[in-house]
Amino acid sequence: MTPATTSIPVIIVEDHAIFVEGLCSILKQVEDIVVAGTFTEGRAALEFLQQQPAAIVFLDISLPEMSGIDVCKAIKALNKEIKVIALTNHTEKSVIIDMLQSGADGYLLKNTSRNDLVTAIYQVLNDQFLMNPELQQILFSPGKKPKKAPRLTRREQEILQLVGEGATTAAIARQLFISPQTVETHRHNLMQKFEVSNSPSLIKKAIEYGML
Amino acid sequence: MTPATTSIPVIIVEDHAIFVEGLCSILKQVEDIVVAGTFTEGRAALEFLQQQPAAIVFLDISLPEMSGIDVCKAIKALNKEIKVIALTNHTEKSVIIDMLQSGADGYLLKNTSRNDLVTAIYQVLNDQFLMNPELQQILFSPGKKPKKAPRLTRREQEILQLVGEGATTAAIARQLFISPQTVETHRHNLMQKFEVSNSPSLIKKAIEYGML
DNA sequence: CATTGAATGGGGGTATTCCCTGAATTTTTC
DNA sequence: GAAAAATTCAGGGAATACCCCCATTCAATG
Repeated sequence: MTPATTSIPVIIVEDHAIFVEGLCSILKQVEDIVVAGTFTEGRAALEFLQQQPAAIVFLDISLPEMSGIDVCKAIKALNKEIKVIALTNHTEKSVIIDMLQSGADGYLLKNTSRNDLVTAIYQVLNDQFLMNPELQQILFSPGKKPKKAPRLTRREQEILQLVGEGATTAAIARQLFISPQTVETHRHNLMQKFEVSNSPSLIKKAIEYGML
Repeated sequence: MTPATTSIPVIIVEDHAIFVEGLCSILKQVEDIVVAGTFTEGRAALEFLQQQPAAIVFLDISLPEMSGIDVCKAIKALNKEIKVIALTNHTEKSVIIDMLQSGADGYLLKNTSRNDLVTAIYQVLNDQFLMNPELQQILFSPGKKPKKAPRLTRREQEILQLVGEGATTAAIARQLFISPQTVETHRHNLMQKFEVSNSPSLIKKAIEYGML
């Protein structure tokens, strides 16, 4: 909407060389856009931004060392004016929410088309939030009750782990130097939290939630 | 467009537009290489190859409709001379093995550097097989005996499934119209086959083997 | 046709889990 | 410093799983 003649500095934080190449190649074809820098990890990008601000940051989430979510937080702490667009393959609801809560101005999947990508740039520059339609589906899915994984205490995680390894209550008690009754209490609480009524299904659910 | 006799025709099968762009951009900078076509799914690529062969196919595995593994098989069935390089993010041993058994001449991860990518091309053209070092680690992981999954009978699979769903022996017996003793026999045999001594670890192992 | 594997079933006994109610102590959090 | 959460422990009883032994039937396989 706002055809500015001034160039818009963009930086890319992404550790896949080929993907960076593609992104640059597309951005270079866009008027007003200039790629001011590319970085393979967050720390370097943050240092760069402290020297000279950019208008937009394209940010991957899976990065070596520092997570893209933390990088986003750091960027926003540095300068709220810098627009951050997450560009990643993560489609898990929790990841998306984490990213948006960290202040991201957009969330695109890596399979976004060239056109959508370019449109996205102008949208965020107009203070509009953007996201792939598929993601909105995931995020605001109606009937789907993802039933978030229960939050476990440290002790419960230990016991869960040991149950999964086939240890009996008595064996767990010996190993952790606590009474069998205590172990039973934890097992009982675990089953309640996972809404199951025996150990086999407890283990199954725990694995489904990626907790084993 | 008739390519020069020295030029090496390459095609790309990949559904991520940005990544395709990057790949093209890099390949264009390589002498002798010409990108003869890019496709977002396997079927179209196969049709193209029936018209005019390419020297190298860069092939993603996660594709709409047809899996990259099947595409690879089809390409090799069409013309064994066409070199196929898998270019993907999959690091699961099973996927890698599937791909190589399907005749792939190389397996690269998407985070491969530009240099490695270019070197790879000449390597496969010299009939050398190539793969990221990290992948060799995964594939020939140290001493780990994969311990093949036990072969289960139909009935055992049913009972395993039900145990995973939290059903008790009595409940399973009622559901399958057999005696509880029979169910116990099957459970016992299952535990023996999986080399475990109780149901929680039975479920865990079964899931590890992808049988639940 | 003999052998093997699969599925079925039994008896008896022990081990373990599961359920309920209740409570003391410590750690974390606000 | 009070409130909430986490960790610890107890007794007793019912349900379930686990472990031996064993046997019959049926279908496929050689």
